[in-house]
This record gives sequence, C-alpha cells and structure tokens, in this order.
Amino acid sequence: MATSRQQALLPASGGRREASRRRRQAILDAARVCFGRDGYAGATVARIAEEARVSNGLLYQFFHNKDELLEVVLKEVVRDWVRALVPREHERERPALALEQMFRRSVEFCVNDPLLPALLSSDPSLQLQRMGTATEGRLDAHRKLIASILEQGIDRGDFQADLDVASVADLISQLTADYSRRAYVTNPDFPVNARIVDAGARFILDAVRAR
Amino acid sequence: MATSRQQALLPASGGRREASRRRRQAILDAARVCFGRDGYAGATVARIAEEARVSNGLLYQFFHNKDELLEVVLKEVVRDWVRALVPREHERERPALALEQMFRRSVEFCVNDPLLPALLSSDPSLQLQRMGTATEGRLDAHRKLIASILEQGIDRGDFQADLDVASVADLISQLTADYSRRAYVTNPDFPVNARIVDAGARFILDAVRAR
Amino acid sequence: MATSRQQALLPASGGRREASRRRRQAILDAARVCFGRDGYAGATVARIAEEARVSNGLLYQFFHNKDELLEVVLKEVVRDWVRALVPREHERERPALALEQMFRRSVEFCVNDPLLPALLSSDPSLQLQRMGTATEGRLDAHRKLIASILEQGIDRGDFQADLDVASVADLISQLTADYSRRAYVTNPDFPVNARIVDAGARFILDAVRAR
Amino acid sequence: MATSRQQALLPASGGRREASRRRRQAILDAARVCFGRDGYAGATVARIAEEARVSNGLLYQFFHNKDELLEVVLKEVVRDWVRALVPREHERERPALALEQMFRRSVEFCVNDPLLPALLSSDPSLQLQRMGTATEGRLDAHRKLIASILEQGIDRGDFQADLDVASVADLISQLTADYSRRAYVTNPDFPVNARIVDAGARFILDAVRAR
DNA sequence: TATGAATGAGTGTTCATTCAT
DNA sequence: AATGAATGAACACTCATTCAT
Repeated sequence: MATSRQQALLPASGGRREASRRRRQAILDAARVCFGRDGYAGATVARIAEEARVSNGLLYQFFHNKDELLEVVLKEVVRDWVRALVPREHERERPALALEQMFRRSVEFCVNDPLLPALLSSDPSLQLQRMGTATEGRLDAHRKLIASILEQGIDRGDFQADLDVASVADLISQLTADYSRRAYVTNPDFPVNARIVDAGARFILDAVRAR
Repeated sequence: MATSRQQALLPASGGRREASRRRRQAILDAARVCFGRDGYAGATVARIAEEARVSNGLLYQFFHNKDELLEVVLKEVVRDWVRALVPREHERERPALALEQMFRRSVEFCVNDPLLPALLSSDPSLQLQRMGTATEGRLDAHRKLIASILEQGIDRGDFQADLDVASVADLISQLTADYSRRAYVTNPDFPVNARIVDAGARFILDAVRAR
Repeated sequence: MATSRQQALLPASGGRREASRRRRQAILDAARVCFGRDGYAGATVARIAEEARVSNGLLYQFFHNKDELLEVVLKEVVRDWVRALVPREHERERPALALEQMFRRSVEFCVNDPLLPALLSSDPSLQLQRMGTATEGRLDAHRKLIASILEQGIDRGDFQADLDVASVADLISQLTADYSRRAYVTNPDFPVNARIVDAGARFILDAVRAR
Repeated sequence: MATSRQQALLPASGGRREASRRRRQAILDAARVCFGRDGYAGATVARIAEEARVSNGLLYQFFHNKDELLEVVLKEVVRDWVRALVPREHERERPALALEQMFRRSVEFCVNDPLLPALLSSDPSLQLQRMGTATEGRLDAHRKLIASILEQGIDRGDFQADLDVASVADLISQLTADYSRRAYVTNPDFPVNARIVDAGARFILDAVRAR
C-alpha cells in the first residue's frame, strides 16, 4: 500500500494515460482501506469513490463490479505483503532469525492493513465465496516461503528433523495471520504489544527448534 | 447446538408453551448457521426466518432486532463451546493430554459451528462493537482454562518453567480458534484433516514442553 | 367518556353477559384515547388492547376490524358531546347565554377528548374516507342545536334578524371545534387559556348580536 | 404551489441541473398533495414517488428522510400562503376590506392545498413534534398580519376600540384555517360555497366592527 | 369466551449499478 | 474519460389480522 499511495500524491504529471492510471490506483487504495475497515458488505461503493476523490461512476470503468474490485484489491494486498516478508540478506543463512523476523514483519505490516488478516483467515465478512479461488491460491506463497525456511533449518540441524513441513508451515502462517489481525483490532482485554509479540516469536521457535 | 437441533426434529409434542420454545430455538439455530456462514451484514433476517421454517415477523416477537439476535446467539455458542472443552476426568492429572484434547475437541466442535471462530478472532463482520462487552468477557473463560492447565503443567515440571503463561494461553487460544475456523471453511488448497490436526497438537506441545 | 370509563372501574359484578359488555367498553375507551392521541394510522391495535387490559384478539370478536372500531368510537364521542352541550334549564330563555355556555362547555369537553375536534375538522389523520358518511351525518346535531338557539335569539330580537342561520351555525360549530382542539394540543406559541376563551365567547356574540 | 406545478408541465428543457431541480420540485408537489390528503403516517414514500413520476430512491437524494421532506414541504406551503395573503395596494387604507379579502383569498388558496389548514390547526397526523419549531414560528406571520390590520382598523375607528387584538387575531386565523380546510374536504352535508364564504366574511366583520 | 403466537404484506431506507450528459 | 442523477431490488422492521388452543 505504502508505495502505491505515495505515488498517488506525486505531482500530477504525464499524459492522459498516466492520469487515468493514477485514478485507478486511488480507487484501489481507498477500497483497501474501506474493505479492511468495514468488511465486504459494510463497505459502500459510494464511500470508496468519495475517499478516492473520484465520481461514483468512474469506478465502473475500471472494474466490472464491487466483487471484481475486491478481487483486485486482495491480489494487490497479498503481493505487497509477500514482498515485505522476503528475508533480508543477513537472514539468509540463519533460518531461526528469518522465521522470527517474518512473524514480526507481518504483524507490523498489518497494523496499517487490516485487510490481509481478514483474507488470511477467510473472514466471512469478505464473502470470498463470491469469487473464484484465484486469490485463495496466492496465499500459498506465504506457506511456501515459510516451508523453504523450515527446510533450510532442518538441513542445517537447527530445526527438528521430523517436522511435517507442510503442516507446520500452515500453522505458522495461521498464527501469523491471527496476530496480524489482532495487531489491528484493538482488543482492550488482550492487546497486542511488545510482550505478546515476543511470546509469539518464542512460541514458534520453541515449537520447531531441534532438541 | 447439537442437542437443541436434534430436539427440533422430534415429533411436535407438548403445549403451546413448548411449541413456542421450540420455534425460538429453531430461530437461534438458523441464526447460528447464517451468521457463521455470511457474517453479520451478509446474513438476512428473511433467510434466517426461512431456514427456521418460520415467518419473517415471528423473529421480532422473540428478539428486539437483528443485533439482539446475534448477541443471544453468541452467548449460546460460547456457552456450548466452553462446556464441550472442560477436561474429562482422566485428563485431570495429565496437563499435556488435557491441552491436546482441548485443541482437538475445539476443532471438532467448530466443524458444525463456524460462528465461534469468527467470534474468537473478533471478526469485523460481527461488528461486535454493537453490543456490550458481555460476550467479549466470556471469551476470557477459554484463555483462563488454558492458563490453568499450563500452570498445572509447569508445577508438575511437564512444561517450561519460564513460560509467559498469559501470553502463551492467548496464543494457544488463537491457534485453536483459527484451526477451528479452518475446520469449517473448506479450503481446497489446504484442508483440515487428521494429519494437520495432529501436527497442530504436536506443535503446541512442542512449544510448551520442558526440555 | 367520563361515564363509560367510570363504569369500567366499578367492581366486576354481574353475569358473563355483563362482563363481556364491560370488556367491550374498556376497548372503546382505550381506542378513544389512542385514536385521539395518535390519529388513525398512528394508533396500533396492540396498544389499544394493552391499554384496555385485554388480549389482542378479543378486539376482533367485538369489531370486524380497526376501521369499524374507529367508526363506533366516533359515534360514541359525538353522542357524549351532544349530550354535554344541551342547554341547561336556566339558559332556555336566554339565547345569548346558551350560545356562550355551549362554546365554553365544548372547549371544556375536549380538554379530555381530543378525538372530537379531530373529527369535527375532518382531520386527515382519521382517514374518514375509509368509512361511510354515517358518522359524518351525526355532526349535524351540533349545527342544528346552534341553529335552534340562533332562531330563538332572532325571534326574541337579541340577534340580527337577517342572519343566514344555517351558515352562521356552521361557522360557530367550526370555531367551537377548533378551539376545542386547541384546548387539547398544547401550543406554546398561543395556548388556550381563560383570556382567549373569553375572547372567543365575545367574538361569537358580537358577530350575531343585534345592533 | 400554483407556479411550481405549472412549471413542471412546461416542456422539459434546460440542462441536467435544471432537470434535477424540476424533479425535486415534482417530489415536493406530490408530497404536498399526499401529506395533505393522507396525513403524515398515512402518506407513503412510495406513493409520493409514484405521483411525482420518480423512482423510490431518488427521494432520498434530495431529502434525508420522510420527516425532512415534510418539513421542507411545510415551509414551502407557509411561504406561498403568506405571499398570497399580503393585502393588495387598493386595500391598504381599508382595513375591513383587507380583512375580508384575506379570508376569501385564504379559502381560495386552500382549495388546492389541504396541507396548510392541517398545519394551521396543528393536525396531530402531521406529528409536528418531530421537527423543530422552525415552521411553527412561521405561522405567527399570519396572526401578525391580521393583528396589524386590526390595529389599523381600530386606529381609524372602523373596529371596536377595546378588542383584545392578539386573541381576536388568533380567532380569525383559526376560522380562516378551518374554512380553508373545509374548502378542500368535500363535505356533502355542508359544502363550502359562495353563500357560506359570504357568511364567513360577514361574521368576521360583524364581530370586530365598531358599533 | 378469550388468548397471544403466528403470519405476511407493507413501510421507510440503503446502495450497487446504469446511463444521459 | 468522467460525472452524478436516477433506478429499483434489497433490507430491517411493523402491525392488522387470523387461528389453534
């Protein structure tokens, strides 16, 4: 989101083609905020258009309908998220650190983007059954990324040798998604803070670490 | 839910009072399914009434409005769920077993009741801010139950002595909720099956077990 | 109204026949209050039944539907009103006094019975078009009563000889109805009080008095 | 109303802006008829839209809700009415004539606009408590106008010197309102016709005239 | 006779979508 | 390309009326 939204604020330059592209992005950014805040049914097309500083009807020149808009937004979100999670250079050879940082970065990411965890946990408010599994499939990227880190750690002897890699990758993906969601929803009973994020990181590492 | 729904299928016997009680329960059961499937905004009063085989208006003789209906349904769900999770007699002195069974039973419970995990993860579609924290507080019961098992395990030397009990209880509660949700939503990419539930149980135990 | 409502409070005595009659009257009294307060559309059958301390359905054993209930209530109101207005003995030979007292008594009557003025001025809230002119005709009684007083006054030389009796009777009837209504509706801008009622009485007398 | 409605029948010309304005006015005109005919509760939004030859939803682009629509309609009615009643030039120095003409014009005005008298007599069906006293205050204009004519007449010696001006102004205002209402409601028993309007005018003048 | 649970048509209102401009 | 006025199918909710008890 960061990138695309910043671009929208750049001076209006370029030809008609460019202006059009910028408007389309403004709609996507506004939709991201609205769907994340209000869910699918709760978000209104009018509100999205308003927050994008664009007319009601323009939306339908870029997207066939509300469903398609959501679909595109979700793809964008997942793309940005996966990009943000790719391990940094210095983590490459240290699987435990890579795993921990991925968890922390994901929680961080979602603080400003509640849409992702909603998607990750198949939030019924998104009514995903409306669209094909196209987006659904993309989530696989996260699991695969985790799985590759796990395998690397097993190879190096850092993680338990007999892990069911696919299943554990899924577990970690879920846990991450949930804490990411919680990072956004302010739960007065049990807020996500440094302490609980630390506990989450340790929990994951304890569960996979070799003994 | 199980019990009440089964009763609904019994031959219609008893006085008017009884018939009325049965209809009320049919509405609650239908609402449970609809809210769980479609979220708050997505569920329509008409659909709920239809699935309860009841007229549209009758709903408003039992509940003031859609909000109140959701509130009552949520209380019922949590009540049934907590009941189902209480450790059995033979698990009393074996914290690791108690923890594992709680996870498995919760996943089982939610196969037929997607509403619970939606509630547990503060699904925005439920728009919980509509109602008081009455229900919210009840979720605490789950965390407390887990926490008590954890403490017992620490005392017996089965679990790590330096666990952040409150945080870990929350983590396990979340993980349970998420797998429970997944147990209902049929995810063709990664279904919840015996293998992955086993992995979940092991993951949790590995994370807390003393070394 | 006074009479009938007081009877409703008498100890429940008499056979079934009598009890039934009493319940019917309770419904009529409650309807009178509700229709007067809320208009036809605003009054609900449920509320009427509640205020009559009677079940919802009983109403339909006495009256075919809401329309008929209103019709009967209106007849009662007009009957009570006309009864209350009949000149007292000592007014018989003094037309001016009779006229004035009728105005004052009518205002008084309606303080507790807003339904009458609503009827007198064909208040659209009563949606009188629903029913035949049956009730409508009864209003004639008031005009005729006034007309007879006017004629008497003309004969005695108290009132102008060339009055258009029928028209003036109608005017006075209207004015009375309106002030009666105003006696009930509390208009903060221009409340009906002793001063304005006095002015009303004088206005009427000035308009008809012989010069 | 006259003016606006006539315009609505003109050939549909002008830009989008103009067309929109015309539709808004059509809604107001239809609402005026419906509220006047059926009262507030009796009038349905759907019927108003239908009579305005406009879709159900358009109404809500111009007015927030039914209440606001009524409020705007009432303001319009009062505005048009007060405009219609301002004494003509040649009546300025003849209070008796001014008074009479005001009565006649008001009756005339309401033949096509039953809403005004409903308002003037605080018809409960309008449920005026819903809105602020904004409109309420405007009615004062009528009383003040009458009062000023009365005072002028008293100064010139045409009217009784000791009139309670405020009260009499209110009486005349009421009488006017009532006859205006009657001018619309076709009362088969006692229709408002030339004869009875004449009687009304004479009645008022007789009541205030100096002796 | 009397009840009140049950019905369902109808209400005010919202909102995704279309289309003349 | 862009607007926003206009549509109409939903929606949550109400209430006169019926009917099994």
